[in-house]
Amino acid sequence: MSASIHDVARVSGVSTATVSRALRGLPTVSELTRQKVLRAADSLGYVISSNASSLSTGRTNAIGVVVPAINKWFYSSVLEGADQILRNAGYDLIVYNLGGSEENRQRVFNRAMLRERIDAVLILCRALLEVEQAVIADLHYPSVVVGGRFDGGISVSIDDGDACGKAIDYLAALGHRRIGFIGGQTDDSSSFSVSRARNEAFGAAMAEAGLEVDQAHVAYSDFTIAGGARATEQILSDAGTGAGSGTGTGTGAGPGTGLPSAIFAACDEMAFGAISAARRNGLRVPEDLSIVGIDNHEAAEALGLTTVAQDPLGQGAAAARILLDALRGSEPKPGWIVTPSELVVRRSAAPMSLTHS
Amino acid sequence: MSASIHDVARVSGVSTATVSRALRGLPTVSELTRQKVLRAADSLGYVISSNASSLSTGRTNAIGVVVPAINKWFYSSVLEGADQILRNAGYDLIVYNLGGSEENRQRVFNRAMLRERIDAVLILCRALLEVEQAVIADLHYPSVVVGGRFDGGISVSIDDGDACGKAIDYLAALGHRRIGFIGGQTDDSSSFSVSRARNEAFGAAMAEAGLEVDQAHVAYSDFTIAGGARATEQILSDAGTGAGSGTGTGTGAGPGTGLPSAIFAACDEMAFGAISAARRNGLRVPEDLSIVGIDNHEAAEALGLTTVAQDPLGQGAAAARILLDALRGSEPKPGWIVTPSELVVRRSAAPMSLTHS
DNA sequence: TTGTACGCGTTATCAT
DNA sequence: ATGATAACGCGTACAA
Repeated sequence: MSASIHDVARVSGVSTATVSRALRGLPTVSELTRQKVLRAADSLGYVISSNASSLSTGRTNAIGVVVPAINKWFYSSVLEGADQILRNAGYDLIVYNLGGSEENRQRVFNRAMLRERIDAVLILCRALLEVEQAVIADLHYPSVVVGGRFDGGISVSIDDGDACGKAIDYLAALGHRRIGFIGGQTDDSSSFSVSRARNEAFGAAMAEAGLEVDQAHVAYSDFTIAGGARATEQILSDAGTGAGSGTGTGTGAGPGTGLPSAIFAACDEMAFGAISAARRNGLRVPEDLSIVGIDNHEAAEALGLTTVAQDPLGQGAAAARILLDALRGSEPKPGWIVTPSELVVRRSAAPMSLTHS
Repeated sequence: MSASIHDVARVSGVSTATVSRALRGLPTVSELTRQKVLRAADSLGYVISSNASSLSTGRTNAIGVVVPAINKWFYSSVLEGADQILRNAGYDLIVYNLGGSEENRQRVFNRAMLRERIDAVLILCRALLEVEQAVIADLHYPSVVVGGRFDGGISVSIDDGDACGKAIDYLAALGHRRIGFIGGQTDDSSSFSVSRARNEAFGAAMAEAGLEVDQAHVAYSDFTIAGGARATEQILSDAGTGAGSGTGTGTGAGPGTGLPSAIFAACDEMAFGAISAARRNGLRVPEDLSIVGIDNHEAAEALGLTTVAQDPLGQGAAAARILLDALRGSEPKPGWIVTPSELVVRRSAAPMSLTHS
């Protein structure tokens, strides 16, 4: 179809070996012939066949990225951050979308990732099954996990415990005592799970703040806007005696103990859903219900959401740099790279004294 | 490094040709030997080398996707929609991120896309330079453009004129006459440009509604939250005599004619920024300023944004299907495939009579 | 139904 | 500084 290295060789009057050298900028080519070759290649519209090149060198100049979904703010942001670095280093990005179905997830882990199409892999995950962790460990090329702490290899993420602590401490300082929580369902077959990490971190932070957790104020769903709305509705209907302004009966445990005065969401998307749900139930935010999230999603500012910010772009870039280093021969040590998180105060959480007095 | 087809052949006691046939499910293999081969492949952990395979067949089983940025709601949604279809058809996705710099943009169009790494390409774009359109036309494999009307080939998008009309008609029906607009800057070197299409569509829709456009109520920036905020600030400071409730002096043209009673944003991200900016200027939405967007971004509901919805997931899927058809041999005709848009009424726009009377 | 042998387009080795 | 040639791992005539 298109021109091959032989065509270029013929037109420029040298051997294919010389063409290859000239095009790759190797020093063992005279300036004159290099010019000839470049001109010929240009006039023929020649572009190297990455397949043939890969077959010969063993390198693909491509990096795989495993993502649970592309159209989620966190994942797409990490992707963007990683891509900026990798692109500049001359690598293409191949996206392996786990996309819901278990079947596809298996295909990615058992075949796609091993087809010799990539030189390294970035794994962007909220949870990893044991088998998947084993696959990663057996990979014969570098890998980095982004989004949570993964003790089996190199990982990049915020410290969930720390981030949750910041949110709870803030709410506690505002005077809230009945703090609810909406988080992700934890899949027991995953030993690696951000949902679980944050769920546990919530409990720990509450304990540290000297606050009791009312199970009627806790609900789980998935890390989406709709999920956050569902979980919030559940708390409002389970705990409240109806839609009111939260004139609960006390702070004791058990159902029907009144509404929480604040809800901490395990991610901003869930917090968005919580805001919608609160409004639908006639609750004003923050007058009747304070809400705090994690992420600092791009839409958080417009919504006035108080949240614990993290920097996915930076995490993607950091992970990409580690991969590049590894590809250059350094043998990075397994370990957890903690990236910073920071409380961003906006309008969705208010002092208890001003509102629930 | 890892097992090759020769290893499988040796272990299963047949030739490499038979292994190849068995693994691809060709009918000319006895069931017995197929089983032998599959077992051997399995025990060796054999996975086909996509490079060698591609080199031999000429097909890569990968599809390129050109995107201006990954971490934007619209683009990542189209990506997700396309990926679902392509993945099921056995194709990998290679992402070519144009990512800001002009230099990188050129690299993608002049080299990356031509490296024989992909069988077809999906081009996701808001604007295309003439040279880029030429590159696409010369491609020796199928291509589809998503996001705007591209007369040089096959494209999938909403009808911008129609979508803008729906927004303006709605605002007009609400009684608004001083309707402002925030849109994207138009790059004159692109004959293909969504920004321009929407900017022009705004003017046309206003004319059709019998409304005059006050240039002091129009501002351009980029399609981001920050861009929307900037553009809105500009209108508020240019047109208003200060931050007030819009007790302007009339509907005539010229600067300083008072604030618009409504702003139409060319995309939801800009609308988000407009909401923030309005709030910062002491304007309530919708009491003092009605706002309508285009997209139905995932966060639009939580914000109560009235908007003209489009379905990027569906657009990505539609484009992917066209590509698959083309790869199967059909010769799709160039043309514009219009996908539906629909007004979604929420709380960010209110009747003029209730608010500005 | 199965095996042999060549070709795909590069790179790397070894000469020259 | 350059050329000839053998890999790289697979698909596929063609032959058996």
